[in-house]
Parts: sequence; C-alpha cells; structure tokens
Amino acid sequence: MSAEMDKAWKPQDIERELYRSWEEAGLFIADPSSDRPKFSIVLPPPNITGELHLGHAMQQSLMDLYCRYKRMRGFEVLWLPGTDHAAIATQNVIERQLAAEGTSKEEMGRAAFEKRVAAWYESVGATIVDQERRLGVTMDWSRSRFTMDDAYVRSVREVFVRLYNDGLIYRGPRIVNWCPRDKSSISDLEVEWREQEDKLYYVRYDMVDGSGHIVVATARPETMLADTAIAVNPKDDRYKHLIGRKARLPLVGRELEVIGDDAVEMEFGTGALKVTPGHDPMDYEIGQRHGLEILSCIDKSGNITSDDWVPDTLRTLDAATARGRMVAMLTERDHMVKIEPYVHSVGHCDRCGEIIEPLVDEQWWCAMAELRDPAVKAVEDGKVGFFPERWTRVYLDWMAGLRDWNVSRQLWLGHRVPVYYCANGHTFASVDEPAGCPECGDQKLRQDPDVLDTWFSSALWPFATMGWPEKTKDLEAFFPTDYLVTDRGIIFLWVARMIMTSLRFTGEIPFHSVLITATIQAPDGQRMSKSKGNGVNPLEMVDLYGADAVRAWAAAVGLRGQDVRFDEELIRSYQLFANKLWNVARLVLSNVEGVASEPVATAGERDCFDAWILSRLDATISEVTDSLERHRPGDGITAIYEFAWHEFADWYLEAAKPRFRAPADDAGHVAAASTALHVLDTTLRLLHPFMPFVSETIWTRLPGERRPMIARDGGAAWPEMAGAADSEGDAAMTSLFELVRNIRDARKDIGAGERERLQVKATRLGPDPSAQLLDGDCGRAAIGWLASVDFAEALPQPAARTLVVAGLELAIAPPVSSEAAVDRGALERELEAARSNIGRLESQLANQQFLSKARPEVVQQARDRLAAAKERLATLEDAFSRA
RNA sequence: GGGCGGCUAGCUCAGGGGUAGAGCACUACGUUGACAUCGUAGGGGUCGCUGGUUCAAAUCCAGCGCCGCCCACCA
Repeated sequence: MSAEMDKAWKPQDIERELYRSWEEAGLFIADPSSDRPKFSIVLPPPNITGELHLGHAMQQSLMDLYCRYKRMRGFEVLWLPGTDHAAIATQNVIERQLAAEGTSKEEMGRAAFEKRVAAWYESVGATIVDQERRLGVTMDWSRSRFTMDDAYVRSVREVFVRLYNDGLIYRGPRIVNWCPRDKSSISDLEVEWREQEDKLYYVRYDMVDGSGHIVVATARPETMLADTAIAVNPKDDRYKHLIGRKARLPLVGRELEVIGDDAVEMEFGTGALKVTPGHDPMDYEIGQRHGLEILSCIDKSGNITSDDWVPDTLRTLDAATARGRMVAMLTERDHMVKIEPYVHSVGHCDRCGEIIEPLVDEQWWCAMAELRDPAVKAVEDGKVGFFPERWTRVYLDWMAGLRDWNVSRQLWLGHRVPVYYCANGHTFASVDEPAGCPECGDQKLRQDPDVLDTWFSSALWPFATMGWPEKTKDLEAFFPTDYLVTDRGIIFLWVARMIMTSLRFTGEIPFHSVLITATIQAPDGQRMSKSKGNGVNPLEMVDLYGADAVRAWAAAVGLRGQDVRFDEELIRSYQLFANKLWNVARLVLSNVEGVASEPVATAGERDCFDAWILSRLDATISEVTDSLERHRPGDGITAIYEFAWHEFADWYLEAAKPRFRAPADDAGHVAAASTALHVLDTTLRLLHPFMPFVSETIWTRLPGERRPMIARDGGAAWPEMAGAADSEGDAAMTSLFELVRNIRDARKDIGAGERERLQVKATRLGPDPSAQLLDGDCGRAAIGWLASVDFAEALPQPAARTLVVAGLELAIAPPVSSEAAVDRGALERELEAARSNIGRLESQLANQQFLSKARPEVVQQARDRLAAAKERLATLEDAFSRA
C-alpha cells in the first residue's frame, strides 16, 4: 500500500485532476427535489473587472468549507456562482485600456464599445472561473449566473417597474454627486472622502444699503457665482440684525438676502455662510428650507458655465483655473479679506478618483423609507444575524439615517432604465419591450437613456439568480439562503439592499446569517491594492503551497473578527501540515493489512493509548463541530492540527510502533492498527471541508470501497462522538507524557548516550490513578519505549536521578559510561524558579483574605500546586547535589 | 465631530479574573525502516500608559496615548 505513496505530498500533481473528477461526477450539482434538508449560499458575484484577489480566495474558501461540511451532514447543498457586470467599474477599466491604446469610447462608437465589452466579459469571466476551480470550490456551475443574462435583466426590469408603479421610484431634479470624468452621477456610498490641504478664503460681501458688509468663509470661491443667499445662525448676536437685509455678490452684482438657518455653525469661519444651493449639498438643503433659487455655474464637464450673468473672463474655464482668476479678481477689488491654509475632506469618485462636483440634475430616485422598515425589523428580530455581532449595530445605524437612493447612471454600460416616452408626452415603465404607448398607442417610443446603478441589480442577486419572478423549484427549495459570506465594505452597498428588496419582492429574508470576513492587509499593514503593487495573487499561493494550504489559512484567519495581516509563512505551515498527514497515512497504511476499519470493540483489547486517542478524538470532533456552528472555523482547523500532529502523530503513533512491529495477527497489533485506522479516517473527515484535496487523496486509499468524500451516498459522513471521552484517563496520560519528558531531560543531564537503555525503578507513592497508569503494564511499556529505559526490581547502583510525577517515584540508574556534562547553570535557574514559585504559593496560602474569599476549588488548586512544586524542588535539589 | 476595532515573545496572532500561549524565526543535539516539508530539548514577554474595583487584573471599569476602519450637511 505504502509503496505507491511518494515520500512527500505533492498537491500540484494531484489537485487539478482530482477537481476534474469531482466535477465530472456532478457532485456539485444541487437537486431541488431531494428530500434532504437544504443548505444554500449564493456567491457574492465578483466584478468582472479583472482577476480575483486574495480576499475573494479567502471568502470562497470559507463558503466551500461550509458547503462541504453541510453535504457531509446530509444536506442537499446549492452553492450558486456567477459574476457581476459592474457597470461603472468595468467601463472605467475598459476606458483606461482604450486611452492606453490612444483611442476612446466616443471615438470608436457605441456598437464597437459594446463588442469590446462583451469580449472582455468573456475572457475575464473564464479567468475567474478557472481561478475558482483551482481553489477546489464546489460551486454548481450549471447554475452560474451573470447579472446581464437575459433572465436576470428581466428580473431587474420587473423590480424597477413594480417600484415605479408603486411610486417608490421617481424622477426629479435634486442635488447629486456628479463625476465630471465619468459624466455620471454616483450615489452617496460611492463617494470616497479624502483629506486634502486647501485654502479657506474670506470674502467680503457689501450690504446693498451701504450699511456695512458681511464676510463669509469658503473653500470654493468659484461656486460663489451661483450664490443665492447668505446664511447666518439666527442665534448669532453678531449677525441676527442683518437677517432679511440684502448683500451684493461681488463680481456678479446679484442681490443676496441674508437668511437665518440653524445649520450654520457660529464657530466656523466668520459664522456667515454663502449659500450655493446648486453646488453644495448642505446649501441645497438650506435652499429647500427657504425656497431659494437654484443656479448653476459649473457644468457637467466641471467647467464654468457661459450664462450671461457669469463674467466674460470666467466663462467656460475649468473650475481650478476659474478659482485662481476669481481670487485675483476679488483681491484686486479688495473683496478678499484673508486666505488661510485649510485641511478638509473632499469627495472623490471611488472608481476613477476624480473630484466630485455636487450639482443639481434630473435623476431617478428610489424612496427608501418603505423598503427600509421591514429590513430593520428583520435584523432587530434576529431573523438575519450578523457575525461578528457588532456589525448589527453598524447596519441598524446606517439604516436609521437612510436617504433616497440615486439609482440612475449616465453610462454606456448597464441595465437600461425601462421607462419609455411617447411622442404625445406619456411616460410609462414596462418589463417587456413595448410595442406602443399604452395610453395613446403611439409607436414612436423613446427609452430613457440612463442605466441603473450596478448595485440596483446586485440587490436582487439571491432571488433573481434562482429565477424570480417565476415560481421556480430552486426558489422553493433553496430560498431563503443560509449564509452570506462577504466583506464589511459592502454591508450598506449590497447586504442592506438585498435584505430590503428581498423582503419586498419575496416576502422573505434573503439569508439567515451574514458572515463578515476579515480584510486582508499587506505584510506592512497597508491596504492591499493594485496601485501600491503590494497585492498578493492567490493563484501564486496555490501554485507554491497547494490549494489546501491556502484554504486552511483562510479558515484559520478569515472569521476571527479581526483584520488579517498577510503572512505567507502561515500558509506554508499548512502545506507542511498536509505533508505531515500524508506521512502519518503512510505509516498507518503500512500496518493495517487485513485490519477492520473500526476500532477494536472491547475495552479489554485496547491499551491505554488506544483509549486515550479515542477520547481525544471525541474531544476533537466536538471542538471542530462546535467551531463551525459558532462560525469560528479557525478554532476548528487549529484543533485538527493540534490533534493530528501533536497527539496522534507525536504520541499515539510513536507509542504504537512496538505493537505495529508485532506480527499482524497479534492482538496488540490488531488493536493498534484498527484504532489508528479509525482515528485517521475520522481525522480526514474532520479535515475534509478545510483541506479537501489531501484528505480525499488519502481517504480513497484507506481499505475498503471509497467514493469521493462529498458524494451524497457512500461518501464520508461527518463524524459523531463515540462516547469515548475520559477526562480522568486523559489526565493520567498527560502525566505519562510529562514523565517521559522528564526522563528524556534527566538522561541528558546525567550524560546517558542517545540509545543507551537505562534501568529504572518505580515506586508508587499513593493511590493516585495516574500512578496506577504510569506503573501499569501499558504505562511501563510506553515509558520504556519512548524514554529508552528498562524497569527493574532494584537498581544495581544508587540512582543518578529520582523523578516524582503524579504519585510515582522513578529512580534512574546512572549510565554505564557517565560523562555527565550537567549544565549546573540551567539547574540553578530551575531551582530558583521552583523556589520563587513555592514562595508565591505559600504567601498566597498564608493570606487570610484569600483563604476566606476565594472559591474553595481555587484554594485547593493552590494547595495542590504547592505540593507539586515541593516535589519538583526536591527532585531538582537531588539532581543538583549529584551534579 | 461621532462610532467601532487593535495595541500580548523578534514576527504574525490566540487567550480573556486565579502561576503568560501557539505557529514561524532563533539555539543545541539527532539522518533508529511515516515524515529533515522531520524529531527531541531549550532560550525569549513588567500582556500600550495611568488610575480604580477585587483576596486576586493581561483579563472588569474609567481616563489617556498611538495605529486602523466606518459614519457625518463645519462652508
């Protein structure tokens, strides 16, 4: 059996082929008519803007972990994949490519641009799917969706039309975030605020009646051309007498009324604010409250308008140039009072980085209040839970301040707004391409030119991908979904909106739990980004360490609730773990010929190690299962790692070697082999969701017929506890390990040769169950083997060292050729540590307050520790006196 | 301006009232037939600072200091 197993685990040779075999067997395809309980996840569709990054790899690993786990627990699992057209992001990527090629979308025209986009979607989509396969994810490829698929487009239109007909979507002029580069509005959430060094300009506006002046502070003097009022706080004694009077706008001459509004901060600047409703969101609201006229002095390209009230010398200038010229003009005319350095936040387009120009424009809006309320309640009632829980508060706080959503974009890419205008002035929304106006029958229809915010279509993802509004089998079987695994960065942009649309259109929540994953930082603690060049390609990691290692790393760190600093060594450590397991399997498999895969039935045939490892296996099953249910898979992979390496391999298998070497029909051999086989089998099951490739590769080599682990029938079931837990026995074994370590340590001290067998004499000091184990047959055999000692009735010479562990005294005979090179320094350090330990415990136990107030078991614990410490000290002093 | 995280061994991080933990790195020894992608042993931390509560604080409370993220209509 082992002959065909290489000495090392080589994931690169195996993973692709193994994945192909899973896929060809149709193991990922969900059956909606299955009578099993259902479990479903929809993949957050990656933007088709480029390759996947490490964050995607981590999230997908976590999703796959849960899908595989649920399959093993008997669920019918649907994991639905797909991609998002990402209108504005994709348009930006392609426009950048075109610019690099010396052309532009305007130059090539709409048709050619669309062809170019289609080609891009195809090639990038294929790359993404290939990356996903390399990770070993069990997505149901037969159900893959793209947000621009015909059926999906129809769902989007359906939602839009219903909201439109319900009056929740409306068109109107309001202030929007305008990106002069993309020539489109964007929503509040897509504005990225960056701190910037600027100037604050203090400008004097003279009162019309010649009674003085008022000085305002502004960071954007170029917008003053469109001022339509001056505002002061009505409580401000400096200014309240001016309210209702008029000031004259410099350079333009317009008369501006001084108004009182609470929004004006008295402490800022001079306490007087120039009001420009056409180019500032706060001013816009002030304008709304006071019925101010809205003027625009900056157009959609970011240039000064050529309205006739704009001074000739400023018309059509770009805003930055205009600002410079205006500052000069104001200074020249003695209107500039002073200029101060000023640091403030400026809104930028999160896609292209351009500075946002707030301006008033006709756009489509979605009223949120009615959509919001049920979505708030669903989370408050715990129907949708966030993990870590603290994100619940973040969600609710944001929802509380929700404002209407600008859903239209002026892009070339995306879902067209399904609103039509006929020549007779009728307007209507339609799911299907309409043949004529429903009111007048006019056939010369014009469709609204705008497209929808990408997030409008993403908001429907969980149900639109399953065929909504049709009543499909998939919807019935797999919706609502179970987990949504995503990044905290899109809780508002996406998660909240899915909850809102889902409740409105399906009457159900879209998912039960939102698992917020870690954000991965570069090794230097900075944000990973393409522009900084500090990103890590997940495929490179897969090539280097194997998909299993990347996945185990993701499980270890992805749901800790903290951000993760990327640490390649951690990934590597899981590759080493896979290799360790591989070699564990080689050892076990070379000893299990003809052995049953179940542990030997009767306790009588098990030795103390068999019982112990089965007890520890039970504890591990419990820990791993629990970790997954608590959404803490990091605890699970750690538990498996600890168990498999440091308990099963380091102690159990080492101790089992003598029994393995006995003849195959020896009872001890059979007990050890069957126990080892059972433990290995179970460990592989526990590991499979985390590291599917190595676990399955080994599992299929175990004796017996083995189908793929995730197969519905005949695959590997998730392990159940076997009632083998025995905490007293475990404690005794821990003492045994401690004794072995102490003997090894002592051997070095007393100068014993590496392989020299030393004689020892054991004396039981009391009825301690640990002492019984240590001095029993199993204990003696194990200690003898692991520490290279032989038990004797009496020692030929006085003991070179006496150890006391858990009620057993062990005297060790001196080695034959004792070249003791005892490190007295080390002994002294230990003596000192032991004495200070005793001192600390004694003073604690002398403290009446402690004795009377601390819990009794804590006091007892201290007493036990003191006794043990004294034993230890005696041993050390004994050693020291001989050294 | 408000909120949320973080600050524990050289590095990356667990833990969370009762003697400080892991992995990696480091030191010494070791190629005995699972594995040198390994084994055995070892060194290394006043748990950001200051107070408070408690018999007992890295852990709870308050304040402060950095670092990061999110939200916000101070122009």
